[in-house]
Amino acid sequence: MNTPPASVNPVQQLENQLCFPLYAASRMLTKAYQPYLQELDLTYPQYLVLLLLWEHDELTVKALGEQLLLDSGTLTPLLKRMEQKYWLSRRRDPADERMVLIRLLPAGRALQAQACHIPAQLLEKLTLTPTEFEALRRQLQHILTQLA
Amino acid sequence: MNTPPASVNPVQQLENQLCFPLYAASRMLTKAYQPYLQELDLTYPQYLVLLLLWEHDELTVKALGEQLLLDSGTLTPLLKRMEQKYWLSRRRDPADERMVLIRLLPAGRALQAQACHIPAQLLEKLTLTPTEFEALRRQLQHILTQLA
DNA sequence: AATTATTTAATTGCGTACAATTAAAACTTG
DNA sequence: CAAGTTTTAATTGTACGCAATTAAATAATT
Repeated sequence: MNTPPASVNPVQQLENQLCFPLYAASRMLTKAYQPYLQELDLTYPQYLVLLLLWEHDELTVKALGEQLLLDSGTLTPLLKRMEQKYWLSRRRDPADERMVLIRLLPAGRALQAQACHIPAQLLEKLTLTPTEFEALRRQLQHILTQLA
Repeated sequence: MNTPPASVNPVQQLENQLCFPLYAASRMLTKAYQPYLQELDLTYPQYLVLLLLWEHDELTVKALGEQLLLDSGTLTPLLKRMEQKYWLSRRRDPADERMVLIRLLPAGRALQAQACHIPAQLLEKLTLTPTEFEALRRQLQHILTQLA
């Protein structure tokens, strides 16, 4: 009665889209990280930055942006907040003053040990078999390749 | 040399996580909607609200929030912006003044026809077979069920 | 070498997200 | 029915996310 039949277009229904489950699942997964990250005074994107720095110790803003698919408009203020907490340092590359080098500091390194159990704890909440996990990761990677 | 071997924990590598591909794919997909939504002066979450209103014509803020997994802190200002564009109206339910009824207005209904080709165009960009599409949607739904 | 083009971050402005609090209305219960 | 509880939105404050612009440094080209 509210909705004339002609207007119910199946492809326009929320549940038939891919976009909404992706959008919602992403937010819910981020929220699921919250209790663990909160203990470390970290936000989720800050955690992603640390994942990269734990691997590489020093990266340019550009390199971080390429890996995380984020631009300086997002990264610059985020990195400044992380700098204020002494997790990392920001300085211009002397060899090329355009670039800013982000270097992991001891306090940032110290977070690694505290965070090392987070992935397993999250994985547990998802109740995915290793096969499902891999399939999902592969599909998401495919989407990323198509869109990025 | 920058990274001592002991510190390279495979589960802490970005590419081995599920979280990052999900987070990035969601953002990239939203960005892929942008050119289409921009023509309609819509943002992505506003489009999601309209998807629901096109189906139901009138919904409470609470119902919208339950479907979209968003709270009033996000929805209230978003809906006010949509109200300013005469796409919807906001009014208290006379029968229960706690609730706010969101009703689709003609201008909001008019957007439906203009938006009806968006899902197919996006789907094309993803180059997923129907089987893959369904599998992915099911997996994301599983995650949502586990986390929401 | 001087001019132009490109690269890199920072800045600005807007719109989400979301935790936490507030406030009003409706419900429950003694 | 009065007091306390619950429900619903709104508000407040912080942190992204991103388009668009700006500014500085470097590279490329004449």
